[in-house]
Amino acid sequence: MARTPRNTLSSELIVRTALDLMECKGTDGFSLRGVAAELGVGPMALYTYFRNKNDLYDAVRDHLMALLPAVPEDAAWPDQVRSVCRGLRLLMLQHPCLAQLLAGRPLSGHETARVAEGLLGVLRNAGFEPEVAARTHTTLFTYVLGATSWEIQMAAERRDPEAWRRLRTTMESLSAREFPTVVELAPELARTTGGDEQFDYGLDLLLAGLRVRTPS
Amino acid sequence: MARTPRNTLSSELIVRTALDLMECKGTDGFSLRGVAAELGVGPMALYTYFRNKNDLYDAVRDHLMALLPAVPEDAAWPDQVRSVCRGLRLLMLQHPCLAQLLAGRPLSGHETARVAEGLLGVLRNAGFEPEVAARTHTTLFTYVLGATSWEIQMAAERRDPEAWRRLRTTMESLSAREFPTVVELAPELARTTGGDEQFDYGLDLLLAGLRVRTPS
DNA sequence: CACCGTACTATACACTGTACGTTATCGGAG
DNA sequence: CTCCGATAACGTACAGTGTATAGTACGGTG
Repeated sequence: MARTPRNTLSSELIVRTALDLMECKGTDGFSLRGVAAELGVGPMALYTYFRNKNDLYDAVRDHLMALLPAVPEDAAWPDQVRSVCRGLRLLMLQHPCLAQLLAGRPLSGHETARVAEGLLGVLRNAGFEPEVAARTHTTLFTYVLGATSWEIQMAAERRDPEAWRRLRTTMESLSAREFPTVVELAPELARTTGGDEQFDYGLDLLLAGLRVRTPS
Repeated sequence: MARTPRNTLSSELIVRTALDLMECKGTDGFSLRGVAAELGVGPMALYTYFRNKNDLYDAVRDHLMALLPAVPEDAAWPDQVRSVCRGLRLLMLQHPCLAQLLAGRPLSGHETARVAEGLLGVLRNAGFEPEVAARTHTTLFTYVLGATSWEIQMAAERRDPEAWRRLRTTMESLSAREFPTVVELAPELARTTGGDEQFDYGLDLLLAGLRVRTPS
């Protein structure tokens, strides 16, 4: 029966294969059976290493989070915050599946904690009280998550010609009498669905708001 | 064979049934077959009204967006912005499926455009240039989306005792030497995963940042 | 050598979305 | 009133999915 030898599998290997599959087939096209097939193994073999699909998702997420660089030591805190947020966005853009892995599951895992530690440390060192630091951390994280998820979603839509055409036509069919501002700003809206500038704009708004509350 | 009479179905009815099912079984437990069964009809009957599952999702999203109230006329623009953002969050909390419906698909549909028109109008009337208005709109929308999705996700996690217990234990098993700040702020972090205060904190940061750029 | 835990396999179930071809019903034309 | 064609709903089928359960062969240990 050409049974595969005994210790060919490992969590590491499975996670890497899963990640590869997600990147090339998209999070939707991803399946446990696909990973197993890629590894030349029955679907149930994976259950030796992961209790279910969600556990594998968590492992892949932590695997990706490990790629985030450490916070730069010698910089003013607003620049450190910017650096962390931009880093996370960049990683999400490089690995679009990360958006759904972050949004759909709670934060857990060693590397994920490392990232939180970095940002929280920056805020505490800047002099923010514990509660304000925590609130700010959540705000920044959810902003990055929302903005970048949206950006990725929009980019994907733009790549699918059918969906893109339908979107354009429905946009253009909007009554200029009923929705004058939307129609007027349609080009601007199309331009601001993503990109570095758009991301930094929102980030700078948050930082400007934070500056007002900066502790002495 | 007791075939169901001819015009018992309609887009309206299907959308309402789909929404009911999503609310009580969650977006994951939702299925076309479930909707069809609820209506006492074969699965394929729905395809007369919707080309596929995603089309039905879009219809449900627009159906929900129709529930958003209009922007209050007599108020300063920051309060108008607050009102729109809070309204959207509230709607997402009342209908948790809306989070995934907004995040996973592009914006389209009449009611969705209405909401965008409201917010964009406020910003334009406040004197913001077209590009700034568009950028601000995207920023606000993605903040609300990210913050509220996260809040919903966390609340769901807290409701599942098994998942919640596992989360607590992994949190507590984090080395205080390696992650001092995370461990120190664990209670604050747990408290700031959602709630009106947390949402308003981030929203006020954005508005404070905006005030700096307010046109004369 | 015998043994046992465990890494992997096989089979099976209850689902999913949806493509295809059929049939019965109803509104309108004659 | 009768008839007919469009079409709403049907049944069947397919290629998938995650995973529960039970079985099997291999590797390290006694």
